[in-house]
Amino acid sequence: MTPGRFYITTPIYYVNDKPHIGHAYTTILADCLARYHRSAGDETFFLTGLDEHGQKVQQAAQKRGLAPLDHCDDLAPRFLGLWKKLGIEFDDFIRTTQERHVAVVQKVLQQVYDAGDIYVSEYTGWYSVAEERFITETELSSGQFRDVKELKERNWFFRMGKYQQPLLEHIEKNPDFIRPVHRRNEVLGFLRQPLGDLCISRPKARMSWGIELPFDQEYVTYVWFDALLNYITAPGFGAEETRFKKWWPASIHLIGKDILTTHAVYWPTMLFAIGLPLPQMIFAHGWWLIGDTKMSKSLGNVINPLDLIDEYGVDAVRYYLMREMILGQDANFTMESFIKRYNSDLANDFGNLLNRISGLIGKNFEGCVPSPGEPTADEKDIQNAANMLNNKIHGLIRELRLDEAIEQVLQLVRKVNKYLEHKAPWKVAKTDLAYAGTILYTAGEALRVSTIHLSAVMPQKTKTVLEVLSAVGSSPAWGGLAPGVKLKSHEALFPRLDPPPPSKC
RNA sequence: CGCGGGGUGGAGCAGCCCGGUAGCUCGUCAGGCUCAUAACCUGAAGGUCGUCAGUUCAAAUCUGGCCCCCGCAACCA
Repeated sequence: MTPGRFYITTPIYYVNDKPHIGHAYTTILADCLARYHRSAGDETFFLTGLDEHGQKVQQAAQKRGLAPLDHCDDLAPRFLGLWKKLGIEFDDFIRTTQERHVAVVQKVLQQVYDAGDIYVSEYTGWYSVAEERFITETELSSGQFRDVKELKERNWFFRMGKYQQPLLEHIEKNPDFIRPVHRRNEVLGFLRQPLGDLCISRPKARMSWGIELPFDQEYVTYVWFDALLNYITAPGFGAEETRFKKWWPASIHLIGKDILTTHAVYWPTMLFAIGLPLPQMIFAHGWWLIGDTKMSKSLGNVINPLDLIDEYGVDAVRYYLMREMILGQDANFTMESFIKRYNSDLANDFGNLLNRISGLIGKNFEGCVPSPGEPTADEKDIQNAANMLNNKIHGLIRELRLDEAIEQVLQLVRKVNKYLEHKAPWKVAKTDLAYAGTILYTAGEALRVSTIHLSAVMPQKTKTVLEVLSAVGSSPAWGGLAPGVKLKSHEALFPRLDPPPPSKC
């Protein structure tokens, strides 16, 4: 990753999907990473947006009796509203129907066409008259489609196969290009077989809601040369060269594992054809499964995690999603695990630590942060742990190990709880108030450092803690807590939740 | 033999590359403390690390076979 500069993207989401947990997860993850990099001093550009062209949008609009663009204008605020609710701080929100994007798509198509990498040919496939679309071999064999016939259609193709070898070499030379490793291997396996060319057009007669090919007015371009190009439109390709050069190539394309091939094969070959450098990393995360199949059947309902925001707050939801998804694997969402995680990590460990410290300082020091005296081995131990955390987190964030980064912070939080238990400042205060002050300063400072490290994941609650400590905007380096400041009063940070009702059998 | 990933105490994961007392979180049981959100702390029970064989003084960790689970398998038109 280029030092000092961080450009992260999410996929652009298809507008006839209602926003769901998958969209939310990817976007929150990108938001957390962007926040970490911003606070580490990197210049950061975080892009997300919407994919608004294509047949399904056209059909959805038709159903509602709307023009396609009106349909999109109507749905876009749903996504924006959700992002606001989730505390997403993106730098740009792109919609593929925007003027700037249409201009880039046509410019690129013309350029690649002029270079000879786009040609006309015939596509042969199974066409379902009832569905008004071509279907796959798999769909065909499912037998669920009526009126299927073999059809030939004139279309435009991109010479993707031409770039197979360069792509293969690039992946082999750059171990971090596709991650996690098993996804990289998957793509390498895929590329060991011959790579064909890519159909990139649709005749307007059949599908008109798209960007017109600059060299054939009877056709619009289809998906790849539209949606994927958003990643270069937003930083200013073809329009603001200085800005574009500053940001491209992207540091990370964050994607779900379902769109690995399009991002790890189609997109890089397109970039080869355009003559642009490839993104530095494509990271494919796993999926959220909503409950165990058997369980949800017996429970008879499926919980939408987004409903939890209203009930438990955005920070708890962000925390859960980031902590519970183990890197590169699928994760299972259950109410039980949500409440468990909330209670043990947020209420018992983190929130309760704040209460202990502020309570003790309130009782023994009239609510003012005491000055630390000479540290003993125990204080130094806490301080070292806090300082080591800085480096650990830094490394883990580079690896996108957000779940592990969070766990490391919680290890410190637990360590501080242990420390308090062993030192018992409530006892020490009766005989040695100065040392009790040292203990409480140490604990409070460790809490402050922990809070700073959690602030990318939980922007709201951590801000509350930092306000209590009068340490908003302080650095993660040890010593940011100012002796003498009066602690602000506060409510329980994460009130403990009742355990979930026992599952029915 | 299509390619790839994985099988570690009740649950979820780490360790495996660089062999040598099996670690973490949750749960369970017992105790402690009482500053705190019935929280926190300590201790205990529970695993022959899928299976068989091999290499080695020594294997969860290296090698090979087998069983099971999961991803991917090109124009998703």
